[in-house]
This record gives sequence, structure tokens and C-alpha cells, in this order.
Amino acid sequence: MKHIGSPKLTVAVDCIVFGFDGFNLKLLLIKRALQPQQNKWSLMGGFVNESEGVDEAASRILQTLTGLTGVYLEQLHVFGGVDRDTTERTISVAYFALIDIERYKLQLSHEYAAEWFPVQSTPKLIFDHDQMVEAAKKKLQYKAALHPILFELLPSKFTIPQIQSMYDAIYNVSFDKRNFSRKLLSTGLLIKLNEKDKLGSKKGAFYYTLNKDKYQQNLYKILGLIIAPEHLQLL
Amino acid sequence: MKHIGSPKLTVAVDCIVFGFDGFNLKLLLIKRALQPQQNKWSLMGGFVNESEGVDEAASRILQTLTGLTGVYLEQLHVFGGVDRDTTERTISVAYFALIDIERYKLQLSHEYAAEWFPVQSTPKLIFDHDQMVEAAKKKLQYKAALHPILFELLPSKFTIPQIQSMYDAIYNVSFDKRNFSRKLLSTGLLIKLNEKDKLGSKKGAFYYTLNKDKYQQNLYKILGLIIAPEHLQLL
DNA sequence: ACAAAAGTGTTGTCCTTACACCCATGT
DNA sequence: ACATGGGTGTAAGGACAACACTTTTGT
Repeated sequence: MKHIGSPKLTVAVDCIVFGFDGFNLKLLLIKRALQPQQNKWSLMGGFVNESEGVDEAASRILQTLTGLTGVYLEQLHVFGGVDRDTTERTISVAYFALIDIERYKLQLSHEYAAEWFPVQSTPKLIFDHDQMVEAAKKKLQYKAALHPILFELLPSKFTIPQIQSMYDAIYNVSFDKRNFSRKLLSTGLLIKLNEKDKLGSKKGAFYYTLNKDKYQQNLYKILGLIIAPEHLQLL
Repeated sequence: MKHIGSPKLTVAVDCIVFGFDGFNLKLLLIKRALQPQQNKWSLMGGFVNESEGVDEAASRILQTLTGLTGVYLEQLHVFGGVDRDTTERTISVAYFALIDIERYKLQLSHEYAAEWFPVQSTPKLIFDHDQMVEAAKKKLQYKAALHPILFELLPSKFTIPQIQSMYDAIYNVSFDKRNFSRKLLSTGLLIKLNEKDKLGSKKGAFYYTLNKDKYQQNLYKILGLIIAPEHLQLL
């Protein structure tokens, strides 16, 4: 192979953003402003420029389309098939993010065409974006079984029943509440507050906050959290 | 944003190939044939063409440089920093693979400039390839703790002590041989043969083969194999 | 007073770990 | 006969799952 000019390709980034509103797991989608496929729903996507890193491009694109800043984005997978984009040959680096819907409610204002959809009932998306979402859901289930990442989805104050409904939603099961709360509290990641949330029940449920120091330390650890690894059927 | 021509970038692929020779975990490297950085050691890399998928490009490049075919390659990560390639702006999709060194010994003949290095003593590699190798080692440790993937590294016949020395090598520890073999056998993935390997000891160790059907079924499962998740300190 | 969800306690089972001995064989 | 690594057995402790009842309060 000689040193001729190397081939150049269009490189895109697409962001899968998950959120939780206290009841349902949701997905952030946007109505495409540009051709082709105008007005169809899609993930937040855009092209990587010559002058920026791929990770930076992802942050920039997410911010441009939704106003969201400071969101932790993680690489998911490269979708590089020849025919994935029907218009021109494009490879796409997919990213995914978890955010607390309430916290970003203001940032995600009506200036933007982005909207939350329950993950069970999303519209048909353009290109191979549905595949990307599927891959992201699997990765979320996989990681959440081992790492306490789902706290990213929660507001700064939350109750244990709220967390459980999130786990229940993500795994489509309902965990035993006694064992669930015991396991959760045993991590030492939660700090009990003296306040109660009275919306979900008559009795009210105590609020907790995240012990942030401990959370940071445990992010890179594996916790065997909540769901028994043997019950997972994913890669 | 208007629909102007989208920016185009050079997209490369780099392959990190792990192997095991019965004693040490090894890494396949190649002496670079082309400018720049000629004659320096590097991963197997090349450019993605307009007409091929990224995954296909990875297979093609690995085959071109080493003769290896039919190797399972898995996406590792995209390295997309602006300055990672000192020559021109290039993004690289890194792949990693596990192979049984003996099995591919013939394919990997002297026509090719690829060589095996013990992972502990690899030469300095070009660009950010050392970072890629680090990331691949972590991923290997991570995945191997949960999935029985390390069998990919083993020849069709192998002994339990051999497997253990592989795990010991990968995690830099020495597991208790009694608990190790019990745990391993409890997976039901191994079939005992009537042959013994007499090279490693006077007594000789029984050979086993992989129960392939069961292995395929379990690949997508999580097994909590060998090392206790709590002891892992990796992401 | 009753319905509805929160919260807490116990027990048995299984899995994991730690540890000690015997076995087969080449020299 | 002895040294070397291979192979097995067991008992104690810890983690997990299954399960039932009391508490609080809005209506």
C-alpha cells in the first residue's frame, strides 16, 4: 500500500438521551429541521468537523439542538454500514446519556424542538436510529445491573419507591420492595433527609440524597446491584 | 444550520489482538511498513474506504497485515481527538480480538511482519496506540470477569491449570486452584477428555474441550466468572 | 374506619471462601 | 523415595430470596 491520499468520509454523531420523570423511562427525540427526512423524528445528530474531537462534537451537537450542557455522554457504538444513511455514505458514532428530566426542564425550553417520549412508545425514527436506541437500551440495562449509574436519572431529592419504579421500568419486572430497599441502603450511597414526599402516597415517603463522594468512588466499581446477574440475558 | 456539503474526515481502524500461549498473555504488533513512522511498532491499522463498512474494513485490514481470517473483532472505542495523529487529522475506530496463538500459527507466517509480545513488555507504540492497548486490557479484564470469553484464547484442547494461568496472568493475581477448578467446572462448559498433558507436570493434567453449544448459549449471559465483581476496580 | 402505600424483621437456603490432604509420576 | 504439580473434600460464614405484618395518613 502506497502513501496516497487517504480516503475521506462523512462522520456523524448521534446522541441517545434517557431521562426519568418519576414514573416512566423516557427518551429525548427531535423533529428534524433539515432535509432530507424533514419533520421526521430522530436522535440528536450532526457532523463532526475537521477542527474538533469526536467527543467534543457530540457535546456541541447536543447543546445546539437542545440547549443541554454539562451532560455526561458516553460512547455507545459506531454504526458504520455502507447503506445506513440513505442519502450519502456516512458513519455515525452513537453516544448515550442519562439525565434527570426535572433538572434540565428549564434548559430544554420551547426554543427547541426536542421532546420526551416514553421508551415503550417511541415513533419510528429515521435511518438506523431505532437500532441505535435498541443498543442503548441494552447497554443501559447491562451497565445499570453492575454500576450505580441510574442515579444520574434522579433528581437531587428522591424517594426509594421512586428509584424502584425506575428499576422496575428499565427491567420490566417488579422487584420485592423489602429486598430492594435493603440492598439499596446497604450500598451506603444514600443519605436520608427529614422531609417526606407526599405525592405518591398518603403516608409519604422519606426523601434521600446521593452521597456524592461515595458515588464518585463507586462509579468505577462493580456492585452487582439490584438485579441478579444470572437473570440478565444481554450482552 | 444549512444543508451545505458535510465535512469529510479520514477514518482509520486499529486492531488490538490478544493471544495466549499457555503461559503468558500476548499482544500482536506489527512493524510499520509505510511512512510516517516507518519501522516503528504499531497496532494493525489502516483506512476505511468509501465503499466498505467500518467493521468490514477492520477485517480486511487485519487480514491484509497478518493473513488472519475469521477472527472475531469487537468494537472497543473511537479515538477521535484532534491531535492524536501527528500527521493529519484522523479518527480511529479501535477493535479488539482474542485468538488462540497455536491455532493461527500457520496463517500468521513469516510473510508478515507481525509478532507476538508479552503484554507486560511491549515496545513503545506510535501515536496513541499505547492508550488503545491500555483500554483494551481493561475491557478484557472487565468482560472476562463476567463472560466466558477467555475460551477464545485457548486451543481446542486445554487443561485447567492452563486456564488458571491465563486468568492469573490477566488479573495479576493467583487464584486458589481448588476454588478455581470447582467454579470453572460448575459452568458445565467443559468436557473432560481421557488424554493428559504431561508437559506441565509429572502427574499430567487432564485435557478438556469446550462444550461449544453451551458456550454459544452462554456468551450473552453474565456469569460472575472466577473473580468476584467487588474486586474489580475497572470500568 | 378503611384503603393505599411505606417501612421493617426473620428465617432458611445456597453460594463462596478458606483451608489440608492424597494422588500420580518422572527423576 | 522424594519432589512436583494435579486433583478432591469439608466446614464456617455471608449473601440473598421469600415471606407477613405494622405504620401513617388522606378521604
